[in-house]
Amino acid sequence: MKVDIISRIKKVLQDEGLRFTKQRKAVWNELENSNDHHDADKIYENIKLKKVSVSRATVYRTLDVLAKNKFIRKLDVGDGRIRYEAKTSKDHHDHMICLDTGKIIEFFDEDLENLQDKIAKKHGYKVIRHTHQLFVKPIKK
Amino acid sequence: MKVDIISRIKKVLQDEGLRFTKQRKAVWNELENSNDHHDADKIYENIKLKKVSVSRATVYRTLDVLAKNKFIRKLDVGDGRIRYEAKTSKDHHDHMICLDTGKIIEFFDEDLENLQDKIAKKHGYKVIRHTHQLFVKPIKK
DNA sequence: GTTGTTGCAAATACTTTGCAACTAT
DNA sequence: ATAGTTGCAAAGTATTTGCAACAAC
Repeated sequence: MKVDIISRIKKVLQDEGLRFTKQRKAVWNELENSNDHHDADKIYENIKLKKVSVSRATVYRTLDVLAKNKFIRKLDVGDGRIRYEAKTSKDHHDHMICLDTGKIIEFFDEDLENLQDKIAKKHGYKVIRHTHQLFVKPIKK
Repeated sequence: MKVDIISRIKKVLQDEGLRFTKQRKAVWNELENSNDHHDADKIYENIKLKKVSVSRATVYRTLDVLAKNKFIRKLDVGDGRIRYEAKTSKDHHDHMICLDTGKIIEFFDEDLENLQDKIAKKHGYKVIRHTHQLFVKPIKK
């Protein structure tokens, strides 16, 4: 399966006249092989650790290319650093951020999605995209 | 009513050993008298226009003081600039941002709030706060 | 007079960009 | 050869901070 998505990316980029260089592949790998939501700098550091040559500029540019082509998703938690996540099979979801640990939990709720559409419609709009983040704390036993 | 909230602010700040200076009052006025959601720079510019002396530093510091004391709310739309809104009588609400015009519409939905709590609970968490933004487009007739 | 506040300019943090060297096709 | 890509360093943007002068109590 991993091979598949890599070739899909390669193809999509090539169709746009773009190349899937080792730097771009490295950025993608960081995102694909991690369940965490890293920021650009973390991704940069991780690639460096693997002795692949990159610059921050390239990381940012690559994240942009991947996001524009919908292979990754940006996550703005509101603390100044944008996190990224690979879009693999699992599709749309929102995030719950634990205020104690910083852990990011993904969730999806059909009713919630429908309710949003309903609310927007009531105001004469349709929802194009949304961000929904719950800042939470564990329920103590 | 306006007098009331101003004295409340004054009191709360004084209880903390802080002062409600003309700069701070000016910042508050900008927020209170506007239904729009301005960013720090806009607020700074508007105060300047009224020939009150301020600096950006003071605006930022004041916004911080007011936010910490819950008189205003920060709004992170994800475009790099943080917007602010006064908390007047109308309490919690979320935002709908029109992608065509940039207009920010406030909304509140009880069911939505409950649903969020339910979802968090299912994961063993309780919601402390949340951000929920719908990026929308008008339904064309 | 003590403590908080202001404004300036410099610093910060994250991200973007210009450009010359480089690389894939 | 041509067109895309990289890395560097510089620039950009929004915000924060150190500090000396100033204002409020």
